[in-house]
Amino acid sequence: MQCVAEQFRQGKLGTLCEQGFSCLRFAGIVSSMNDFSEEDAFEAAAVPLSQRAMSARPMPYLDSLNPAQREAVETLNGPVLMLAGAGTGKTKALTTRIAHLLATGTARPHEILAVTFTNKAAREMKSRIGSLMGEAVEGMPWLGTFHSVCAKLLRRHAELVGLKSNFTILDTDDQIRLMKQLIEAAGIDAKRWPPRMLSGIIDNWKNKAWTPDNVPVADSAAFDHQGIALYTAYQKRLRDLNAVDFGDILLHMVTIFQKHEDVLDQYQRWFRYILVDEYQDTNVAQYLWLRLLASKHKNICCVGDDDQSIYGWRGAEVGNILRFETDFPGAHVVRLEENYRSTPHILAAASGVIAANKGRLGKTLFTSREDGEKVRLIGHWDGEEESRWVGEEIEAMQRGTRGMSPLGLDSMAILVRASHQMRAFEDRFLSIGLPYRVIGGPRFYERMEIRDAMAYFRLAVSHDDDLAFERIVNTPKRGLGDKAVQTIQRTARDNDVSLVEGARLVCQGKLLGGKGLKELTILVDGLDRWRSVTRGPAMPVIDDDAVLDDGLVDAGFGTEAADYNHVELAEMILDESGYTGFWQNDKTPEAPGRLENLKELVKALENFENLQGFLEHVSLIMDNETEEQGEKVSIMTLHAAKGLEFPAVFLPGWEDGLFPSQRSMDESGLKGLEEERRLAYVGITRAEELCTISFAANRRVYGQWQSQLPSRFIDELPEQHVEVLTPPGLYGGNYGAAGMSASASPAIAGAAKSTLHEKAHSADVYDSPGWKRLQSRSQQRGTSATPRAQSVTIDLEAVSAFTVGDRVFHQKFGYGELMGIEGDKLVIEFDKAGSKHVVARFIVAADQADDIPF
DNA sequence: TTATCTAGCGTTTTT
DNA sequence: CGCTAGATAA
Repeated sequence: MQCVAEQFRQGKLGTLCEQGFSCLRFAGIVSSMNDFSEEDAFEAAAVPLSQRAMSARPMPYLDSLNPAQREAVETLNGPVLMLAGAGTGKTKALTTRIAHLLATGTARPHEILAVTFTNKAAREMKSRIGSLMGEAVEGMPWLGTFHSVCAKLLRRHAELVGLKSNFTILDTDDQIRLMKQLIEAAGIDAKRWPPRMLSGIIDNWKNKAWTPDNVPVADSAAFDHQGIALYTAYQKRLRDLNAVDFGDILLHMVTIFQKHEDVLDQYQRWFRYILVDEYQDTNVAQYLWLRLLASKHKNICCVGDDDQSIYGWRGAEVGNILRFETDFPGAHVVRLEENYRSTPHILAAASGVIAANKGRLGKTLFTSREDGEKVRLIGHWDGEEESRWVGEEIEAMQRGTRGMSPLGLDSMAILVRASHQMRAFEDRFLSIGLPYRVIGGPRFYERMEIRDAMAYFRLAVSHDDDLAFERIVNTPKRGLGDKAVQTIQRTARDNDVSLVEGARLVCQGKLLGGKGLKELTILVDGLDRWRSVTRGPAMPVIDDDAVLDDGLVDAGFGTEAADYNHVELAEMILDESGYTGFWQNDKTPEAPGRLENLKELVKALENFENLQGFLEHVSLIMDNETEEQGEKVSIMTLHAAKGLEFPAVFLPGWEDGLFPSQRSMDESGLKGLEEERRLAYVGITRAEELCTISFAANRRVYGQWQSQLPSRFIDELPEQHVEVLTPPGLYGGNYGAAGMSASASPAIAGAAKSTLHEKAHSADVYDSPGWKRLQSRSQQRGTSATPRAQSVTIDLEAVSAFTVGDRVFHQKFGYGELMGIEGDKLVIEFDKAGSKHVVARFIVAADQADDIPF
C-alpha cells in the first residue's frame, strides 16, 4: 500500500497509470482508503493548495471552452442541468467545472461530491482534473462511483442499520446462493421459482428504494406471494452475516439519511457542491440520495443525455433527468450541442433516428466540420456473409481504401446488440487471422478462480464467513459433497456456531466417514493456521527444510509465522489448500490462464497493507481493463460502447427482432422500443469518420434458420446521409433492398469467385428469370412509403399464394413440402433441412425453382 | 460423490 | 446450435 498510496499522494498517478492496469486499478482504492476518515480529508484540505493562489491568476483552462461549456463551468451556484449530447465535451466541462470550483477557492477538494457510475469514469475524471490543476491537486476524496462513495459513508454509519463497519459486500453469486437457501427454507419449489428471479425482484425493489416494509401492496403477489416475506428474510440474513449487497449500499444510505436528520445535516453541510455524471442512468435510490444531500444548498450539477439512457431495464429512470427542473426549481439548463467527434453525415443519421422518440428534452447536435463520408448501409444474405464482409472491409481499411488513408485496427470497432452476435465475428476473424479484442467479458473479480481464492482469503480473515466456507469446502474436490455439507450445517446450527466451528465439531465427533473426515480435518487445521498467521502471533515451528521450489516457505512446515506478510500468506493459502495444485492438474485449455489470474491477484495484494484492507475495498472495484497491448479490432456490445469513440464503427445485425430486440419490445412495449432506439443513437454516435450499418436477410437463431427483416431503425435513417452499398432492387428501392441482394448469396459466390465489391456490381445474376420474379414479387410489396407498417398485410398476401401440401423451394434450404401457415410464416418440412418457419417471400413454388440462377 | 447425460433455454450490465 | 443446471447413473 505504501508504494501506491505514497506515489498517488505525490501526484504520480499518471505515471502509475501507464504502468499497467493493476496499479491503475488499485490506485483508486488506495486513495479512498487513504481518505477514509474525515480527519484525513481535512488534512488534505489543509494542505496549502496552489489553487488558492490561482484565483488571482487568469484561468487559461476557460479559454478552450465553447460558450455553452463555459456557462456550465462558470455557473457554480444553484442547480445546473448540463444536457450534453454525444461527443460534446461533457467530461471536459465536468472536470473543468471541478477545477474551477477549486481554482476560484469556491470549494475545497473534500467539499465536492462527484459521483459517476463506473470506476473507469471516476478514474478518468481524477486524472483529467489532475492535469487541469497541475500536479498540485490532492486526491478528491469524494470523487468516485455511487457505490464506492456510499460504501465509504456506510462504513462510518453502519451501526445505524444494524451492521458493523467491516461488513462484507456480496456479489451476485453470493446473493443467489443465499436466495436459494432461503427459498428452500421457505418450502418453495425452486424449480418454478428460481432464485435468480427472486434476486432480480429484490434488486428492482432496492433500485426503487423500497425496504421490505415499503414494498407497495401492488407488488405483494411477486414471487408466489412470498416475495416480500423472502425479502425480509433475506435482509435479516444479510444482517446476521454482517453483509450487504450492491443495492443495499445505496438503500442503507438513503435509509440513514431519511431516519437520522443529524447525519444528513452533517453531510449536507459537508458536501457543498455536488456533481453527477450520467444522470440519465440514475435509479430512484440514487436519485433520492442525491436529492437528500442537495436539498439544503442546492448546488448540484447533473450531467447527462436523455437520448443516451440505455439502462432502463436495470432500474435507471430517465424521468430523473426529465424532471430535473421540477425537482430543482430555477435550475439552470445548459445544452452542449456542438459535437467534436463525428462527421455531419454521421450526426445527421443519428439525429434522424433519435428524432422518432417522444418526450425528449431535445437537443440538436451540430458540428463545424463539413467533410466526411455518408453512413454506409449494406445488406447481406446471411450472418456468415456479414461477418465475412466486415472482415474484408476491415482489412481493406487497414490498407487504405477509397481514397482514405490506412486505419489502424485500434481505430475500428464492431458494436453489436447482444453478445452472442460476437461469435460470428470472432470465428471469422480467427480464421483469417485478424487480431481482435472483446471488450466486456467476465470481469476479473468475477472469474471463478478469483472468487474461490477470495473466499479462502475471507476465511483466513474471519472464520464466521459462512458463505465463503460453503464456496470452498469442496473446492478443490475433497470428497465433501452435499451430505457432508449438510452434516456440517446441521452441527453448526445445533450448536449455534459458524460453519467452520461446525466443521471442527464434526471432525472432533467423527460425524463423517473416512476420506471426508480426513480432508475436512486438514481443511480446518489449515484455516486455523492461516488465521493465526493473519492475526500475527507466532505459531509452532514444525519443520525447517520445507522451502518450496519457488523459494516461498510453506507455513505448514516453515519458519515462524510472524515472518510472513500477507502476500506470502496468500500464496501459502492457495498452495496449502491445494487450490493451486487443483488448477495445475487441470488439463483444460483455460487452466493456465486461471493460474495466471491467480498470480495477478496475489500481485495485486502488494498494494495493500493486509488481507482485510484488500477484501474491504476490492468488491467495489470490479474492473476489467486488462489493457491488452497490440493493434486489435474491438468487438463489444452497444452498451459497453457508451462513452467510447472510434474512427470507424461497424454496426451489424440491424434486423427487426434482433435490433430492436424483440424481447425489449415484448416486455416494455413502446418504452422498450425507444430505449432500443437510443441504443441505435449511441451506436451511430460512437463513429468519428465512418459508420457502417449492416443487416442480413437470414440468420441462424438458436440453430434454426430464420429470415430477417431489416431493422425499422434503418427506415429512420435519413436517406440523404446514407450510402447504400448494394444495388437497390427489392422493397422498391428502399433500404430493405439490399437485404435480398443476390450479390451476397453464398450460392452465387461459388459461381463467381470475386471480391464482394465486384460481386455487388456484377449484373448477370439479376438477368435471370427466377431472380426477376423474386424481385418483382418483393417490389410489389415494398413500394409503399412506409414499408414496415404494411409488411404484415403484404406478407399475409404473399402467404395466400400457397396451399398446404405444395412443393416449394427455398434458396438456402432447398426443396420441401408446405405443412401449414402460421401468420405470415410458412411452416415447411424441407427434404434436407428439416422443419422451418419461413417468411413467404423467400419461398417459390417448386416448379418455378428451376428458373432461379444457382 | 462424482461423472455423465439431457432438458431447457436463450438481451443488454455496473457496482 | 451450445450452454448450463439439474437429474440420473456409475
